Amino acid sequence: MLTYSEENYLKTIFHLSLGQKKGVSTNAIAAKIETKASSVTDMIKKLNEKQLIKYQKYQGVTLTAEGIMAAKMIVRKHRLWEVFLVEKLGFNWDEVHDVAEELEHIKSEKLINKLDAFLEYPTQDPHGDPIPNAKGEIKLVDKQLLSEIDINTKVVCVGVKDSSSEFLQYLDKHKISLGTVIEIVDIEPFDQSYTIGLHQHTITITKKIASNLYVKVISA
Amino acid sequence: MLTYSEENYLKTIFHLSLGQKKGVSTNAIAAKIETKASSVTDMIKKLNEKQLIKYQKYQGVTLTAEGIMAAKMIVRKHRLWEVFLVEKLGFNWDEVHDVAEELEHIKSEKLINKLDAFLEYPTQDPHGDPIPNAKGEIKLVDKQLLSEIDINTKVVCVGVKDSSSEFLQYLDKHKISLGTVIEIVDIEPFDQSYTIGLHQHTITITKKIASNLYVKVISA
DNA sequence: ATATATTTTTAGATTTGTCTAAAATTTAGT
DNA sequence: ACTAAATTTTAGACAAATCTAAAAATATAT
Repeated sequence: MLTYSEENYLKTIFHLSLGQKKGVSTNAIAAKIETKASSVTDMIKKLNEKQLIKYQKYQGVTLTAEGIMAAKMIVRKHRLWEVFLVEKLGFNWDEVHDVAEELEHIKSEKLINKLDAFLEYPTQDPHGDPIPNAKGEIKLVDKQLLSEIDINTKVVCVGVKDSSSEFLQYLDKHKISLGTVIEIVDIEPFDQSYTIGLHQHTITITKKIASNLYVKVISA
Repeated sequence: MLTYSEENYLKTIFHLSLGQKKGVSTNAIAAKIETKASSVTDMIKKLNEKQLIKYQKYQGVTLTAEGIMAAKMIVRKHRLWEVFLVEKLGFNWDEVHDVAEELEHIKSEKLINKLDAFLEYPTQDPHGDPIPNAKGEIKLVDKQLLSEIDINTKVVCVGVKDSSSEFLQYLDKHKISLGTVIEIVDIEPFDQSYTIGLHQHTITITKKIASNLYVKVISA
């Protein structure tokens, strides 16, 4: 049985290892969990003992198969609860993260599988992130960052890279949500700001915004 | 902010104090929480510091107004989650207690009030126990133990005193649930066993069973 | 290549909640 | 009322998870 804290470390290592091939560094984990590197080293030793990660001093960590599955189950729970909060309880997509951080630690396989059925087996959470199924399988969706798309292309918004409430509220303010069709009207060479066409209006967004929006091309 | 453990103590003291006028004893708390009396004393000191209970050495504890409200909010959460598990996720009433014990500690007032609305403001949980509203008000329902009812009376089952899965499964086996009409056909003087009429059949139950079923009289 | 900077680990301390064993207090029996 | 029994508290220890400060290892820069 994993503790609350062990689960958080596994989840964090899982997320960090997606972006890279090498082991995840102590400092990277510490930054994400907002704790000290020395605390991370302590926990790394525990997870290593439990065979959930592979660890060599000073060389970072990687998850074992067992560790990956445990991490996926936590991610599964987190994202299913997010769907529940938005779809059933009427939370906005910028309000669900912190509550889901708590709910993801509830220990009951039956609960999570019944919740999954109740929600009709969603494959994505409210931010467009994939939900692992009960076997840990993740259905990857074809998506690109808006910042990688050429001018005069029509795309649909399918996810966000940054799911902080600040960014999500920015999107709300500009009426951008999952499913919103976006047309890239212009890209300013000087600062790479994007002028994009939405339903009724046209707005200009910074490179930073474009680098945090996942889209799928509809037509060139 | 209360810890998980502090919340469990408050809830336990709340439940134990309902049955009596005097302060709740250390041993009673220890028995319910399944811990040692010395651990209880330690926690009592913390809760006293936080002004959630009134405490005098060797004299047991009583909750302060603030402590009562905190306890009621935990009970509220526990029972609302139980309703959710049964009504929405299809759990049986004997399966929900342990999961609700975890869910009751999720910290979000918004969550619990939205859950309350989603469930359409239930006033009772799956075992017939009252659910405190957002203000902490509890709607007491008129009920008696089946063991207190006279012969030749028709009653309806409205709750259970013991909500252990063993007892609930016994009731399931005999097709007794909330709303079941029960007619007291006979009471054996020797062992106070009850012969009761249900929908189609008649069964005999022990005094112990009758002492754990809450009913409401329909007619004499 | 070597000095410097950064990262990581170790050592030792702290907090929370628990425990055992012993001491203090209260309760109950005669 | 006095003694025995039960309850409650205290004292000291421990495990989990964290921290600070210092030491060790690795990475970087010229």
